[in-house]
Amino acid sequence: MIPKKVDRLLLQPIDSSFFDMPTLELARSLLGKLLVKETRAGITAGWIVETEGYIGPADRAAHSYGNRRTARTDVMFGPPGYVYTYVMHTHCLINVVSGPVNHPEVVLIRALEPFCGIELMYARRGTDKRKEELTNGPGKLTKALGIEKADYGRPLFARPLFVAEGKEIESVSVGRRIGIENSGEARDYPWRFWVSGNRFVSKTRRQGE
DNA sequence: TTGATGATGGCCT
DNA sequence: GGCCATCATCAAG
Repeated sequence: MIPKKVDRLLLQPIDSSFFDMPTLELARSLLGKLLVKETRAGITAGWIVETEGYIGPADRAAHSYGNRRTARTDVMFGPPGYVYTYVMHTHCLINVVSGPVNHPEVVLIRALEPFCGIELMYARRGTDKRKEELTNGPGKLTKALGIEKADYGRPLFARPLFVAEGKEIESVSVGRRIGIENSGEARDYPWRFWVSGNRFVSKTRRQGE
């Protein structure tokens, strides 16, 4: 039963130690957790239903491939549990930094199931379509939650942008990652995870389900 | 400075 | 399925 009003105190940031696990394990563990963003406009949150692991330096699809350290990838080389945002075309994508210091690995959050602040999500997305359209893609969910490139480097275990406990997942599906066709052998790595049968998983290519 | 390149999304046929 | 808007990023010149 979803409460009509979500008490801010109901949503507590997870402990920073949560992020201290291998990247693919974290990608699975994030499924069912809540991603929360608090702004002056209000609170928006959704259950994470789709993730992908990017494991530099050996992963050709990762921005940190070959240990490439630039202004953009810098946060990946720090401790886990911090935000890696970057702009793809006109859209902002959010990743969770994982792995120990100097291991530039991340988990990309690709889709959410809206939990609260749904009216605000509709307003930010500028659409009146079905609820699935709000957050069923990495660029869509950031817009719905008001996540921006400026969130780069923020901890995900403290307000205003954080992970919180959610609900148990019955079954996880595994498959190839999306949109990395030019990444050689890495394009076939089964490093995409999603909640089996969930309606909010991004539509592009559902193989393996 | 400049040009090439996308971990996308929305609209079109 | 195809097309492409639009811009941060990065490496080369």
